[in-house]
Amino acid sequence: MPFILGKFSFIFKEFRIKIMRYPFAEIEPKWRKFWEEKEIYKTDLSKTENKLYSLVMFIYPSGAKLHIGHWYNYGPNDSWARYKKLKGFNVFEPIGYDAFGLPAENYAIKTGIHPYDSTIKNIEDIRVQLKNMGCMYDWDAELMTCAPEYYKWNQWLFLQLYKKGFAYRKNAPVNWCPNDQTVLANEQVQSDGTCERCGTPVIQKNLTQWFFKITDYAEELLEGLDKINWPEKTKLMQRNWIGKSEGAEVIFKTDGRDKDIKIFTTRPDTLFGATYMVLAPEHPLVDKLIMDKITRLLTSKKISTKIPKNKLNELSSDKTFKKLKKSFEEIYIIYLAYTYLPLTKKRLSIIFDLSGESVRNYINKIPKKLLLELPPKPNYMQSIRNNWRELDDYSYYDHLKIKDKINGYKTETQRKSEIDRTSTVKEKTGVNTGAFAINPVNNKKIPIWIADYVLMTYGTGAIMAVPGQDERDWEFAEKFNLPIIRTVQPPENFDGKAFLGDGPAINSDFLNGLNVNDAKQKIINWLEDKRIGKRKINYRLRDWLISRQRYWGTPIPIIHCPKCGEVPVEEKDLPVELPYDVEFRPSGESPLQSNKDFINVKCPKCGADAKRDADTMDTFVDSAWYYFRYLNPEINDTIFDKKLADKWIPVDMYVGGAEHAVMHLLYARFIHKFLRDIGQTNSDEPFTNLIHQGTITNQGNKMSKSKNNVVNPDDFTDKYGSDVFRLYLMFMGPYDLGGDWSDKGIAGTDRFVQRTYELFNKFNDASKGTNTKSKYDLNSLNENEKKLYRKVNQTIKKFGEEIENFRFNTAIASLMELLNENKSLDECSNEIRVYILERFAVLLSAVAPHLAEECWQLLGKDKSVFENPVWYEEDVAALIEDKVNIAVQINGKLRSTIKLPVDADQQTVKSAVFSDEKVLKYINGNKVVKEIFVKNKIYNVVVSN
RNA sequence: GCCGAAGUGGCGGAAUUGGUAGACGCGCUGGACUCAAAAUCCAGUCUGGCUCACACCAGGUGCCGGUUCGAGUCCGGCCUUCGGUACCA
Repeated sequence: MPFILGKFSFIFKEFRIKIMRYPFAEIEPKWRKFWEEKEIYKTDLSKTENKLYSLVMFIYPSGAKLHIGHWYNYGPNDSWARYKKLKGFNVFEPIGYDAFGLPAENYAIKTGIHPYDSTIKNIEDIRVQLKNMGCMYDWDAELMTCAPEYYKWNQWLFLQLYKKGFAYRKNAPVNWCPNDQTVLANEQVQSDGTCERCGTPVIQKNLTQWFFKITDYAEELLEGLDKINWPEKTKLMQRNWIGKSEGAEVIFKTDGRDKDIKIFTTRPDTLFGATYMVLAPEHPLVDKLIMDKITRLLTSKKISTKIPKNKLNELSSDKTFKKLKKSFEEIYIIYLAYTYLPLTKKRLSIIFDLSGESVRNYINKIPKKLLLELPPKPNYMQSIRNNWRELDDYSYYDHLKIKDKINGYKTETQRKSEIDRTSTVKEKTGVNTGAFAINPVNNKKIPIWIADYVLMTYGTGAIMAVPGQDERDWEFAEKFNLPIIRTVQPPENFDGKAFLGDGPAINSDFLNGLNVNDAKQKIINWLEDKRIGKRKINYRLRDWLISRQRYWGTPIPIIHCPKCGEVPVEEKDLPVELPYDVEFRPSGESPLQSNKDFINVKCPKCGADAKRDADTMDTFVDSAWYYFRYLNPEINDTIFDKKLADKWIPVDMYVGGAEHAVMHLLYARFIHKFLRDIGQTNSDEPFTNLIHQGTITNQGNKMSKSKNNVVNPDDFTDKYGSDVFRLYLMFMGPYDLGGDWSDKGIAGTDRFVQRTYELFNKFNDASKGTNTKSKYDLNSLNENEKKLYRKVNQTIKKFGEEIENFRFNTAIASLMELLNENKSLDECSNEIRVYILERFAVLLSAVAPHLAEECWQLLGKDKSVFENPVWYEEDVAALIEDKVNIAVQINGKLRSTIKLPVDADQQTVKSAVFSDEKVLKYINGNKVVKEIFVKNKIYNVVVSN
């Protein structure tokens, strides 16, 4: 067993023990084997008293093995969990693999190795690494998301969402990566507009996509944050992401038309300052407003007034008219213009936007019989003729120009990525539509513009612009010479542009003098009275886009039938298995399209030839509920074991990277609440406590395979063993701060381990036949014993508090201090020595489990630490020292320290202070003005001359 | 731009409610052991001044100012770095 290094000349009996290094390569596997054989980490889930579910974010096997970041996540968290186990908790600590996703597929595209094969192989390698870490994982609970037994339940979940209307399809502009040939979520597009995974610039593309309706839970997701113990930073990020804002919806009438424009504003109090309106370029009203302008010039009077109301309704609802996709009014004008006016077909087609279709064809589709019943009256025709002349002179061309301009601007906007479009540094752009709206508070006409700074995806896609109180509007108004009216009085010294602060309302009629909040309330009530507006809450949160045009994911359990439309796969037919044979190289369409056996199915409803949905789900669906599944990954007739879940969920401690602060952690909360609402779970939130480990960088850069700067943990575990490596990672600094990787200090933790091992070797079998008491009377101990007895008890207290709060660096420092003091163990009785060593070993077992088990055994214990977890509570009496150092200050400056019995009263301290030479030097000749005494801490004398 | 976090020796980092700044570790310097090296052990290590030395004195926690007997910690104003976010009406 002794392990001899170096040359033969070192083989001396005495020397042997002294230089024997800690043989981690023998001892670590020995204990891992022991733990596994004794099934120490198999959690008895039926025992729920003192239950503790300790979870780490499962592994995303991205083609690479474990890196330092994984170790930094998992090692310290396991130490916390071990500490809890020692304290008597029934700890459940599972691990698994988030095995679907892009990296495996990208790897396949590059190498030709099938994602399934590479993932399975990779998991096998990772499992070996994980086992070598020596965490308390319950391997019976291991799961991987790419197994049909798992993703079947993603599909089940999808169907439940679908049934409730929470899964739906819509056509939406999405981020498209031309390189990966896939849709990206907003969160996957980096700030410079490139793809998170490959760095290619992202473009916009319209596709029909599946969404989960997370927005229905917006309010609850927001409120729930108050009930969970998460880092404030993370909660704030979620709050911002949800982006609740309170305000009002206000209806603006358009000038001379029936079209109303609905806007959302958080500042209804500034309505009097609305000097123009802006619509998002994609706003459906944009086209109508331009058309209206032209048709209005064609006919100065409303045609509808010429036609009896009942007739108009009848005609408008006629099927043939509906097919023509224009209003009856417009059709009638086209008909009249074509029939009675000398207009060329081309002109008409431009005016009425009949792209590609000749006007004659169009006219032919109009059921003349109906129209002929409504012959235009002569004077009406005259009015059209007059207007047409006017139109022909100038306006017609102007408006065609505007229409071109607007259409040009619209295409330009579509081409821009979301990032370009919303970049705040960019100068404002926009086009005047020539149409006007009426400000409802003062009936003033205000121009309607379109501009890309207004987004169709937020609010109503239209705003009232109040340049006086909004920076963006101010900037826009300045550029396009639009009027600016202040409606809040800025303070006198205000020299900025838009004023966003509070102040009395001005230029606002009945609101004048009110502060912002009061004005808001008053105007909202006014709007509600007049039925032209109402109180409204808006959220920034958008629905969760879950479809991916990718292979390596969960197939969406929907069949598209030409007759029945979308048909959900029946639950009994789940899982829809992901076929092995596909062409996963990018082709622009979903790879699953290439497997005809998969794609072609019979419609479950009518039996007709139908096609499966070829998209797969976002992997965030997999990770949104996996913590339920761990409790019983084998269960096959339900998504998870509800009985166990009701007792074990919520997760007590969840540890993972801050990069998941919004997406994963918000989606998981959403799915949890949904599962609750369909009766699957009884809790509101998935994770009670959350902690983020910091990021370990390499020379200031994030470690990544592409940068080729990944530090391999195996290099260190091979050289020092996994305990030393774990200790070092924990000792580096505050856990949530992370830091730049450097192996400079690892020698320090290695030395600590060596010296600890040496110490226990020196007192081999010390506990055999020795029984220690749980407490000793300090007076019965000699000076040296007393010192160590105090130290060990103080360490127990300190160490516990630090580990409890994930402050591993200071916890380990306290153990190092204890070890340093233990140099004088020789001068203790064996009983006290054992008392100290057994406590030291137990503390150590949380942070260096292999080593501690070995030390515990060396001490002569029969059962291993984790076989029979113990925790020694500190002896409170030993925490207090006999004597304390009291700092003596003169005018707040330290001048001396004096050692006095603990809790000495002011009189005692004072007399000591005033007999201290160093102090007297400063006091002599000066007047003592004041004396401040803090028990056991300081004595401060304030003097003046 | 906005939101958040952090700036402490040569380095990683410690410092209860404001109460002896620099715990613990690395590195470095000197010494012991050794033929020598490695390993290990012992001592020292914030900066400057003065001293043979012990001691002592002055300064010191990103910068400027304030509150206080006393500020790394609290307040006001900046600077830098790192995260998050990107016109959300």
